[in-house]
Amino acid sequence: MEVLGEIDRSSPIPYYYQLQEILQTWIEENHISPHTQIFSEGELCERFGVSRTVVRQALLGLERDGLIYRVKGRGSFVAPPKLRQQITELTSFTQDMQKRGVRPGARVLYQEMHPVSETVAQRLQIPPQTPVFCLERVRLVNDQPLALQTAHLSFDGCESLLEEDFENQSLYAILAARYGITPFQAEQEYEASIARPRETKLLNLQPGDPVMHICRVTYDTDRHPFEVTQCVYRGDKYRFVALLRKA
Amino acid sequence: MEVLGEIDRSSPIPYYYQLQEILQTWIEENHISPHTQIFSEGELCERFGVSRTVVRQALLGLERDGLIYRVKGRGSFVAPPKLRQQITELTSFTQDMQKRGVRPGARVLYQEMHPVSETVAQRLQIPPQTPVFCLERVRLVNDQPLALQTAHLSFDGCESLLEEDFENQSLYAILAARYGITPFQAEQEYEASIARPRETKLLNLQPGDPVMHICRVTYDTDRHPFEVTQCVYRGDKYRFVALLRKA
DNA sequence: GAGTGGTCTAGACCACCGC
DNA sequence: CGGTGGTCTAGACCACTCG
Repeated sequence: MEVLGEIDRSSPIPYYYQLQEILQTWIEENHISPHTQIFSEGELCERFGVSRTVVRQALLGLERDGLIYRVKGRGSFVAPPKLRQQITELTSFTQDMQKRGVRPGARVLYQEMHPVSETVAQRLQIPPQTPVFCLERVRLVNDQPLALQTAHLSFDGCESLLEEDFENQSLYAILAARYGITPFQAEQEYEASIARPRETKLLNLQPGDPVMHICRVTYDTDRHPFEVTQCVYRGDKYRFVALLRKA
Repeated sequence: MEVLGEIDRSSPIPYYYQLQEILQTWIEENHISPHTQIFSEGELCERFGVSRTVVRQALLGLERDGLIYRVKGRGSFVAPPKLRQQITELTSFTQDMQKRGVRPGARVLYQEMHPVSETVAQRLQIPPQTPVFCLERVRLVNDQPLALQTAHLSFDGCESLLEEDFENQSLYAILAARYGITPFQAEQEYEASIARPRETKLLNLQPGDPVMHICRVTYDTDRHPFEVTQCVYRGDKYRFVALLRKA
């Protein structure tokens, strides 16, 4: 229970991050019970031969991830597992579904450049009518339709996305590999609604069935928006989980 | 533009927090343009006569709140305003509505102790059939019904909630003032659905109208769940906004 | 090369908690 | 009272970006 490994002083990975991972695997592999007190900052300094700054940075990371919580004057404690999972994290449809343990897929309906609408242009912070890359797909899980997804992308050289295959590849994976674009954060709006005729057909729904509308604006690491996505999910098969924290 | 105020060395408020607020009001009051570079860490150390630890802690706070972003080797920059607002923050219905600029209200339908159901008991981590305080309200904005809200509360002495007036007072305000209970974080699940007969009546809806179902489990500062709330919002009048971040 | 933020050290004092 | 986490100092070296 006490053997935890060591910090590799020759590694390019920062000490605090190595320590964070050591503690995370220690908590998870030993199934330490919720509300159990873990090592104090002082103990960790001594045990790993690092300064308190490093230890505190590691513990802050674990706290941010919901793995531990800290109480002034008492100590640090293992958080209940419910609070660990499902942190509101920026993911692609593909990653989201893989995390839920199902097999994602896609059927492309439309893949063209076209002039951007007023509302989307505003969200992308570009002039109206600018040509943007537009991709409409039916998203599948285990070969059943789950959502209708329309993405609008705007960045230098986005025309070359016309050549890509989006039935078998993740959009975000292509953006990262070929264009060096990494999504950093996103705003997402959720609204309950009723399926429109076209959606009932594409998603195998009945008229009047509920759907969840989701509109996302995605920003890169320089905080410039590069993507606006509009999604319609089947209401009976999709549930969104958020973790809210006190300010 | 350069006058920013000073850190009060005799105040009990930490330096880093004073500095964070000084910088925040400076950015907001001067309407500094997005992507403008702000002072470097070194400049701030000198200007305010504090160590770099304090400056970095203040800047980390501003970054967490979405007010600035930092790029290694380049500097710290003002973030675009869109990303500042609407951080996914744990709020009560009352606070939520006040932030949206409307007047919240409530009409109490049911306010009793009753044995807890199986599913709610599990979320509250208590034995089934335990008596819990149960409060059902129609929530109003500007005197129009917006949501049907059912709260289940479980903690020592929760029976005395029977005496409280929940038409004119916020539940969370009462919990904080009388019981020293502060919500710390919450899990929330969102699902699109169709109004049931009882809901159409209470919320002035037509059969078949869309609604948003929300189930919340709220945890206190010791990470123990004390409240489960089930909500049904009118789909046409409610939209949920989330901010997602890269892991 | 000069300036930036990222990491790290080795100390210090404090408020808070439980005993 | 001793132990805990919260705050703070005054340094240091590094990798990165830009001119």
